[in-house]
Amino acid sequence: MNEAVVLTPERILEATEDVLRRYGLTKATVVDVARALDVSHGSVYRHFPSKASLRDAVAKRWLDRANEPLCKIAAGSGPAPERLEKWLRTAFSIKQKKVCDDPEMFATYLALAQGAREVVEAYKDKQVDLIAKILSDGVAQGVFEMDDVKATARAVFDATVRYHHPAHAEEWAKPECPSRIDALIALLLRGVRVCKH
Amino acid sequence: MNEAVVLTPERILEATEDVLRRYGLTKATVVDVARALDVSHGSVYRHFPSKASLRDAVAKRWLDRANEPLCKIAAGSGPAPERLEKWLRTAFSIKQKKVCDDPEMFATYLALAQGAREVVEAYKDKQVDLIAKILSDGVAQGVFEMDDVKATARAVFDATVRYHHPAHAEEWAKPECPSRIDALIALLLRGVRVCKH
DNA sequence: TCGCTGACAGATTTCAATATCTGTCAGACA
DNA sequence: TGTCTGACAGATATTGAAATCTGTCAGCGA
Repeated sequence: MNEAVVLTPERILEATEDVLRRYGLTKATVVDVARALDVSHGSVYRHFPSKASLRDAVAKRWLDRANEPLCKIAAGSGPAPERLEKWLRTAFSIKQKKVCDDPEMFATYLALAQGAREVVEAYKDKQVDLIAKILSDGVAQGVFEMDDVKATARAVFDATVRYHHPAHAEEWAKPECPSRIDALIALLLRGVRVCKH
Repeated sequence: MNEAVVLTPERILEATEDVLRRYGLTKATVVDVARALDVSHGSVYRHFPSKASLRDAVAKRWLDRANEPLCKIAAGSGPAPERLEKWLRTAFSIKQKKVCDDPEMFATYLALAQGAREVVEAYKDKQVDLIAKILSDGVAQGVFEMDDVKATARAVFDATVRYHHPAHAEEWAKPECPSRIDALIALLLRGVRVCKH
């Protein structure tokens, strides 16, 4: 038995991502995936119980990859305000880059986000936890001040939907966008900082 | 000539709103509107150059009506922080009420908002101006403090998209929504207030 | 035994023929 | 004269039959 042609979930995910990229979410079928792997489509169902689960698994991989730099920033050290700003700007630019470079995958993600799929909910929760990490670091450093770190992290996340939710992606290319982001970040930072004297 | 049956733009708008409510944006046609008014569809084109302009005019009326209470709050007097909070909460509850009571019109508005139509852009600009009015009142009262009132107003507007953009309407019914709104408003108010001593 | 195939039922999508709609305009009618 | 009609061309939407897809499973071959 040739090791290279064993059908693994990993190989299926790889092929599915290719197929999604090539055909787009609406056109891609499980049959296409099977054809790309040169197996019957029944075999794919041996590893993933449904097309939806396959789609979700691909999205999860994609989101986890996109999330990695943000985890690094949250886990890092240094002054919390700078890290929060960096985190937000990185989050925005990752999304913005994706929408340009990988539009079909982004459309997939948009469809998922609008369907309020579990994968996306989990991903959002993870994002909020990362923000909370930075905020609590800031509190420990004496530069931030707030009643409820978790709730404030959610609020920061909510306040920035416009720049990370794919439903607003068309707006990201507009020329006034960077200055609006600047104003928003400034407002949010002011909202969490301790009062200066 | 009977005054009651003269075909005016106003009557056409009235009928169009009814038709939109009854059939929804995707199904409603100019022929339906003409039928409701018992005239030929050609007559409608005498008052509105296209179906899109008719749709936009209806949306404008609808938006203006929805906007009225917000204008009152912005134009009023009293402490700016309370007014800002009231303004935001009113804006959210108007939208929330509309999505329940008038779902077809709301779907129309969603389609318009996603098409980035001019009416909606104008409406958003108006909203930002109202926020700016409250913010500059607050600065005059010595309770708010910011570099650029207009930019901050935009930032407040942007920060609250999640609760006024129709793309997020499904989220508004969730049980955790009110507490998330509370946290967001608290964060934004902290962001514009002068530092306490 | 274990992983894969291929045929199958029911659901969904495609496609092309048909019907309806949008926007225009010459002419009726008051 | 000014308002409205109704017929029209081209664009768009609907429809139903045929094709394809999803998900299952009995059985094949290693």
